Amino acid sequence: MARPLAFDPQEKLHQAMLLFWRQGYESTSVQDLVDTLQINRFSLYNTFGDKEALYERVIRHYRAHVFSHLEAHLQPASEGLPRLFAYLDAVCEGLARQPEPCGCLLQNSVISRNAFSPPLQGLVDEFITTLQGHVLAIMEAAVALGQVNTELSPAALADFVVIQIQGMLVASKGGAQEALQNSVAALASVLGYAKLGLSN
Amino acid sequence: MARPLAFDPQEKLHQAMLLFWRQGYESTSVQDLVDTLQINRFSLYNTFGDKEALYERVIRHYRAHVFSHLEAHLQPASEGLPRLFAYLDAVCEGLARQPEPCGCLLQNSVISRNAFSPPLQGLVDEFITTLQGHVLAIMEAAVALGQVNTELSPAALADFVVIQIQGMLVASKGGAQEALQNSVAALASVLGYAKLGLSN
DNA sequence: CTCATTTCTAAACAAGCGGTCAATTACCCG
DNA sequence: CGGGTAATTGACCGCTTGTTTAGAAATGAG
Repeated sequence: MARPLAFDPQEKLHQAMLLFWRQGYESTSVQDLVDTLQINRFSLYNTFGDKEALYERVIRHYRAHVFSHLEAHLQPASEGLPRLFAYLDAVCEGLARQPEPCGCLLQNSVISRNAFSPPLQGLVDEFITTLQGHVLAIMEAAVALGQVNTELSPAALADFVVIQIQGMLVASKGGAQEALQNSVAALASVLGYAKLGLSN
Repeated sequence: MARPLAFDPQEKLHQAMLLFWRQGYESTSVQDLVDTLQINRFSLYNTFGDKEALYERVIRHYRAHVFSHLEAHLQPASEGLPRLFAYLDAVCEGLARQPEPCGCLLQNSVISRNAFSPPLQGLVDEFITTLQGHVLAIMEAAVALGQVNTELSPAALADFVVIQIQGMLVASKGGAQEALQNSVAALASVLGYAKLGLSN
């Protein structure tokens, strides 16, 4: 064979994710990546392709990261509203876990998507679609189980909750963790769902 | 005196706002501005200063634009919940009015704020603070008037609504106007506020 | 040991960036 | 009708961007 890699690509990918997360796509130069990942310019291109290709891999890495976190918190929950608030708590916890408040890499990407090529743009938009799918399924169950007394359709309720989540994703960028908790608590209250534990 | 300006600075400022709104700060080059505003590069610098100074003026212009729109819709409304939903409707209408769905220039700026100098960053963050102030005042009135029956504090309710609004601001970038309407309708429903007209 | 294969290193590339300049042009006032 | 003043013009600056190249270095197989 030949000379082996002097670094772990997966580790470097993770570091790249953290950098993009903190700085955004456009504010992160290739030089930044070279400095932070501590690998040579050429090695970067050789293993990940160009900047946008790297970003696509970063996005996929992040997505897997986030969704595994969400699903881990979803496991023991039941259907409908309990499931919804397990989901929302997982979102809160995921946003609170990061060292610096950078919001959600994917939601941030949606907003600065002008810079991306159509395929990458599609990948980014896919995230919102998936989110909508999750929430819609949950709200349909909640309505079917009679857990929420409203004249609204499950679709409208799902839109409501998805927009709420998107709001949380961007608000967390300001580091307003308490506002996130309040927001979820308020949603629980107005939906008539009594959460155990932390109520103000 | 001397030679007069061959263009209207206010008009050019407005055009610059539209461009920044559509493309974002970092994705908009000075060349883009020169091409779109149809004024010379040097004239641009001469009248507005450098790119960031121009962006600051754009932000101020946008803010005045938006707040005058909001206040115009707030005029005939009363206090508390009616005022809240007049506010939310104004937000919806403002977002729907734009030819392309670009979201909110200020909220977009909050997310890509890494690129700004501290003073401009402060100006951008100020927007969220103002929003919080508006909503908090409204919710305090609503609670005081007994329009909302919940065990939550006005502050927590305000966090809830502000995050909802932030979600609307970013969701509108995807062009999901119907989702915005649904979201507001759902909020009205769960708050027990009966809106006249468009329900579902 | 030798060679084929692959990574690494550092330098360089063209293109675009934000920002500036001297020279020119157009205007208003006296 | 000049003359002073300020806007305009288009070329130009140094720098950074993303990307590529040719050569040196390091590995495992025969």
